Amino acid sequence: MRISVALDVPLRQLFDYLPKPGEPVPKPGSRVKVPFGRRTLCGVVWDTNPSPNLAVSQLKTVRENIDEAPLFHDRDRKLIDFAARYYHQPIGEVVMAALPPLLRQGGMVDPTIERITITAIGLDKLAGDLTKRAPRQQALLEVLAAEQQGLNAEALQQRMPGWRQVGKPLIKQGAIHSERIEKRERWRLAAPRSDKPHLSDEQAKAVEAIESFDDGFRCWLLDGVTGSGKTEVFLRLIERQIERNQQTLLLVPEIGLTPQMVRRLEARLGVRVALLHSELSDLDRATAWVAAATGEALVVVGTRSSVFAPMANTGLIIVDEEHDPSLKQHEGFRYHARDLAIFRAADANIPVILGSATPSLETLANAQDGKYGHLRLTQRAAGARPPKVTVVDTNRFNLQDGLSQPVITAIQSHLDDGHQVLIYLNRRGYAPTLICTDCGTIARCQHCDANMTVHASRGQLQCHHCGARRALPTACETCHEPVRPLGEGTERVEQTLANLIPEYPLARIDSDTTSARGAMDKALAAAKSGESKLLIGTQMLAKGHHLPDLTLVVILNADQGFFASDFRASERLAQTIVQVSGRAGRGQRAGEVLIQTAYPEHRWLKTLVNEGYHALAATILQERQLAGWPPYTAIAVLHAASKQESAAIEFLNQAKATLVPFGIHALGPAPASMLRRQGRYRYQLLLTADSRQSLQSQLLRLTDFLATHKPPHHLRWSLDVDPQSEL
DNA sequence: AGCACGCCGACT
DNA sequence: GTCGGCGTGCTC
Repeated sequence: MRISVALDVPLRQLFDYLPKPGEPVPKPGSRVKVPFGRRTLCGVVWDTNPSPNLAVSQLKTVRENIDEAPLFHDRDRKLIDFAARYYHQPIGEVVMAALPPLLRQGGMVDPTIERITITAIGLDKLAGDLTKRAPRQQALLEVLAAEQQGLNAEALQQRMPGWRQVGKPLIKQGAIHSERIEKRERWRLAAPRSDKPHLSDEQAKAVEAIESFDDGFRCWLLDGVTGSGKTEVFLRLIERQIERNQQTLLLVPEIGLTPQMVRRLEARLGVRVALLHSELSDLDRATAWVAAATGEALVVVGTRSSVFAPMANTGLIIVDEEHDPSLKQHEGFRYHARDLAIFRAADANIPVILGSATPSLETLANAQDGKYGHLRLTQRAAGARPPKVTVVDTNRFNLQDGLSQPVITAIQSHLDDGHQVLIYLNRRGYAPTLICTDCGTIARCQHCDANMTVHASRGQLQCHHCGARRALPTACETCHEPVRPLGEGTERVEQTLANLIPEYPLARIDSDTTSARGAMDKALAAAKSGESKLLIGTQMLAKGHHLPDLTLVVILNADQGFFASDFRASERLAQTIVQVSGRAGRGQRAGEVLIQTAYPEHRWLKTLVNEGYHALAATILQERQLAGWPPYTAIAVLHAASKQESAAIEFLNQAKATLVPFGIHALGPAPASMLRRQGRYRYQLLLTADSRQSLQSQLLRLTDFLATHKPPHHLRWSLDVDPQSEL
């Protein structure tokens, strides 16, 4: 008898062990501690009785069985196996990505809780009045006497810090009693809200279509303009799952998950939501994860990695904002949560719903082919009108720190009318460049092929690609003449507007102002309450937040997106513009959107503004078909980075040579869009195939080759299947 | 990835 | 004389 164990090492294989004698053989999906080289690792049993590839004498023995019951069900392991195979990632690394951090190193979620109660002896003692001799004991007994069920140690600690000192003699005397009892989380709350909003015809049709489809797996695209009430459709479907006692998995983008949103869900659904995202404490995350696995939590809401959360009894999967780039991990294990969610739903034979106002072109193509059910919500909720979009040509106006006069006038007027204004600028810091007024030298990063960004408030130059920082120079480093910041970031726009329109409270929301825990929620709360009138922000402000007083959205330098070499640039730009615009006028008053650009005639922009997202999407899809890009081809990128430029190129050439050019095309090695980053030269090989199958078979050749012909240690390589950026 | 082993340069 | 630089090899 032997077992195969998945370990957190970058090796594409399982490791076989002999089970611990005298103990039951651990089941697949449960954790064990095993000797590995000179260390002891925590791993997950993946298989029992694998076909032997080593002699028994070469096997080591399991040190310790951790879990009695498996953490992963068979279906969960199937998903992980699929992900490891599809993305060509070592199985152990995929397993670890699926586990919450607390459980990775062998930790446990304690299912018990310490409960303190007062005994009959204690009550007698209390009656005897200890106020003079032992006032602290008296106080403790009084607190406990007031609680019929006793108190949890944690709650007691809050009421009476340091109670343990006082309690010790009382426990000895038998006056109070401490015991560990089974923790019983309340996953069902009070009755759900009954005052549900009335469904529009389109919403009702969408709910009806999904509910009446009774054939198990089906992928649905819920394609609804901002404010059309996609969330209400989700809520109705989740309610139905709760009635059936089945679980729902809801995947959301990183930034859309706010405590307010969770509270709203809980109040409406009458169940506690198991939350899974990285800002949570390790214990909270692991507790929610276990509640999902056992089936106690009927609604599981989480970011990307929760697509792996084991669930006992899933009835529905929803991917909200399915176009959002944060659903694809672009470092280490590069998986796409939306695509894995679809695999998962197919395997469990349940529906999966992809929601977006700006569906990804992959999803749109699938919907058009009839592979997905396509449900459209074209009307905004009662009363709300689509925003009026105007393009402001910066060539026709003098700019004041990047702001044109029409933009400034519009901001002033909307604020004077008592509304809120959002300025979107996807560039943090004060200015993207620092230039010498005399010789024109631009401050560069020493480790990357990139300019340093000016951060005026911190008096620093920062590289946004490797994190390098240095003090803001007062003079040019080469000719000692004065330097000046060139271009605008959020910090500069904030400063300019604070001077120009000082009478309204202003808030800048970007990763510099919201890095502290909870700062983001605070800023959002101030925005939602209407306390902040003028909001300046990056990406994070563009997503899903409902700001009822907001009537004007200004998009500064949309131009950035026009010149990226990436074939997804047009799609991304359109999604961003539409998503940001969607923040305007979600209340009763019609919204206004100003797009400030030096290229008002750009065809992407014209199509988007005049004909809308779906028209632009259709033309981009045609171009993709002609050019042989996804979704009409399957692509993967092999990245290589090394301090020695030639090593990276040489490595990719070797990799290229192992491929059989049959149904697949290799382009490169080509320098990455930023050749040097963090001191390493980066090259890439682009693989384009006419089908996923031919791509996969070649990738298998590639990884087999790399496993046997190990590249030099200093060379870092990675494989990105279905890459979303950096092409 | 760790963690060892191993073979060459400046130091208490 | 040794401490430690990081190249290379192995992990059931």
